[in-house]
Amino acid sequence: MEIRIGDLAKRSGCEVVTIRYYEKEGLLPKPARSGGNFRLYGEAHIERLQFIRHCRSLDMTLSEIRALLGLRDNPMQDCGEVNTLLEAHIQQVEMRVSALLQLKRHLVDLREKCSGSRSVEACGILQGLGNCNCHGESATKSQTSG
Amino acid sequence: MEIRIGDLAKRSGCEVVTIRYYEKEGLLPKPARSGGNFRLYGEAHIERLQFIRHCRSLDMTLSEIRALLGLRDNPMQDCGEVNTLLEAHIQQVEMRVSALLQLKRHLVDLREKCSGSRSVEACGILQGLGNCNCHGESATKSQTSG
DNA sequence: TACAAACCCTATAGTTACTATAGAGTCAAG
DNA sequence: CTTGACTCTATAGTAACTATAGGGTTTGTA
Ligand SMILES: [Zn+2]
Ligand SMILES: [Zn+2]
Ligand SMILES: [Zn+2]
Ligand SMILES: [Zn+2]
Repeated sequence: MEIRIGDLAKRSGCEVVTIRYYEKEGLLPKPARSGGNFRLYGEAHIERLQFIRHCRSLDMTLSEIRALLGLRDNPMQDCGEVNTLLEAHIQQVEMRVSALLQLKRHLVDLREKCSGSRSVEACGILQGLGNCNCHGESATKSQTSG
Repeated sequence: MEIRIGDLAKRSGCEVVTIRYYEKEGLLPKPARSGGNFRLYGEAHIERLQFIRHCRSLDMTLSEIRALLGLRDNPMQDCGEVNTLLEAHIQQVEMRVSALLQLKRHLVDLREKCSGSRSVEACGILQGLGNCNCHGESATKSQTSG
């Protein structure tokens, strides 16, 4: 049961380059190699990669995932840290949602300001973007993910 | 009325390096220089930077902002594009919110799965992260911003 | 006038999680 | 034996900054 990187990619819905990237980042262990130097993966890799992708689909960062994998790798430990990590992640998501909702209210307000005046100079939207002093340092803090 | 970069930073709630970065990116025009080669800013710069920061606080990308500034810079144009741009941005935000809410439901489900079993091996959270095949390619697409 | 603190300058590398590219080797089918 | 699909490594690019190194300028004060 040894598959090549392309098959692993198909099974996990993950690009080939991304798999190599995870290896370089230490999330996936280095696999065996064929005579021609191709990577050869087994069951354990498949499962681990699915775990990683699942976590990514939940918008966890690689470092959060690294931490979870680390816990998973010594199964005798107490699982309290898993809970802590998950809880923290949920809170981040909640904060991000509420920031975005506030931001959306603001955008919708702004949209109302263009009464179809039709010249950029008179456009209430651009004026609104210049005038309003609603914000101290409130840019949404978001992560990159793909 | 010429101020230095540090004062501009204070007025706009924006870091000095970020101002220099905006200049390099062509969002802020190159300012005059003092004898000692310090940047000297005037009213127009202050207003323009506030505009930029306001847009950033609404999570617009620099390229969206560049487009808005471009429109603002020829005031005789029709403002239809401003509306289009804003509308598109609002939709992005909405999509991001609904993706995050779905993701949060998933995370909360997961949280329930740890019945306090206390050993990582038996933890329902980690198992849930391994088993579940809820997702094809559903990672939240988000932007970076600060 | 001398010195230090606070400010400013440029250039370069690092961040996150990838994506894209170049240039080359491997393998199976025809 | 050649074509095509696949794989390899190494490097650069993405977005919007942040951090660092190594210097110059201004300001206050002793
Ligand atoms: Zn308008
Ligand atoms: Zn505002
Ligand atoms: Zn548990
Ligand atoms: Zn799932």
